[in-house]
Amino acid sequence: MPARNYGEYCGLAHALELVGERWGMLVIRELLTGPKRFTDLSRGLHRIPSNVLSARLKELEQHGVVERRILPRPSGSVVYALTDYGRELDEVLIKLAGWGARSAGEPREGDAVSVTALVLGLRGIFRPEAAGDLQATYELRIGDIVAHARVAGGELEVSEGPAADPDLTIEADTSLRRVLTGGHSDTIALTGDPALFERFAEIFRIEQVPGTAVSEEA
Amino acid sequence: MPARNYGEYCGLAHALELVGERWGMLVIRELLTGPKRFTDLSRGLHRIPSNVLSARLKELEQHGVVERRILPRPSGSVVYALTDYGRELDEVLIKLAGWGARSAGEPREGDAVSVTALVLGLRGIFRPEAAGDLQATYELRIGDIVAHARVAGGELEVSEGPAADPDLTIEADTSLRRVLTGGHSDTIALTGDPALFERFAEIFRIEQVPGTAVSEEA
DNA sequence: CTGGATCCCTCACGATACTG
DNA sequence: CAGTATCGTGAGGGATCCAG
Repeated sequence: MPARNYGEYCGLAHALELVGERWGMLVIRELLTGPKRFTDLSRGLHRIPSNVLSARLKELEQHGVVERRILPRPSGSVVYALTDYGRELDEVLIKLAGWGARSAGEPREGDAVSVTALVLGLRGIFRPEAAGDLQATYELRIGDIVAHARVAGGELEVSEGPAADPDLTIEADTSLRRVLTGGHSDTIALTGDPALFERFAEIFRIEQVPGTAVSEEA
Repeated sequence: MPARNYGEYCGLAHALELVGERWGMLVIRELLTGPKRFTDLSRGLHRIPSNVLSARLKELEQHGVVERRILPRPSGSVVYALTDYGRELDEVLIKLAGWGARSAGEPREGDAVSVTALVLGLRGIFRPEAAGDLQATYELRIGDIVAHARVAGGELEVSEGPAADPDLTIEADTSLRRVLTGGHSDTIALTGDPALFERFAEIFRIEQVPGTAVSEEA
């Protein structure tokens, strides 16, 4: 029982039938950083009902985007992973995340921020032309989530978890975004070479879309 | 009243709140080729209920993705157009369309194919590395829809409608896709330089994803 | 004829509870 | 831990109707 169908012979329509259902792309976002168990996915997408997660995983599996794997003994537990085909969505989701970040504004009451959101976000707003030949490793800590980014040769690599040997550790809350849009924050703690923070703010600068700052009601 | 919200502070989640509702991205697909009237949109997305189209347009407008314009006298009619911000989705939708095309298979009974779907599809599966320094203009006719593609300097430009001076006109049905995946069709009529068709099939080659040919039931 | 608004029905989603 | 079962609600689907 595949997704409802748009009645169009169109690559985009077909793509949306595969991954365009509600929560679909967010499940894929979680899996972009590696295989995850059902419970991990539940935690990463803390508002997703378990039956919806279950349904999405089944559909995505049927559509060849996600694979269900059973880990070798003794754990024997189940993990979900992207297929090669599913992993090809990486670039699309990064660009979409970058696009969305430009109009996101401040977090709303009760918004959660997950590691994978942070990882995808950084990749989405990365500006290679601003990185130049900088070579540095950043560790980011927002609340209790941790990720690290290595910039080198105009390329970026971001992963979950702490860095082995960071040049700069940035401990912040979501007001970090304000800095990236050209604003200011004084709740950010730096450990390491503080000069690297200015580079960070250039490399991950967000061009806020006008008129989309916070509220959306007319 | 914005779209339902995911409760996550994440660029991707926010993007999906803006354009991720059902039909949302397809409406944007229609507008990528220029401003359209309500009725044109209805025709391009022939299965969309008018109330849903109406709702999407309102939301997209509220979110700063689409603009509602009233044409100057004497027509005085209403058109919808992408904002600058909305137009930035171009690249994302092209990539997503290309991704979807790889697993699309043959059209189902009753599937429509619209001009904008063809335009986006061609752009999505374009392979610059296969174009080399070829310089050529193709005109495509599938059923009663017409588009043209100009390839030059490794770049591609596709538009609706006939070409002014095509080097090759390809008149086909949806079996054209079979050729692009390495198969064969004998319902394609060529007018112009037939040698250019081989180049066409390379430049727009589709790497079919295994196991996704036609059916999806296990 | 365009540009929608309205009504009703159905099913996907969302919340919660429960099981192997 | 890894999901399934149940059930209420509201968004989507389809048809029709109405104003400019």
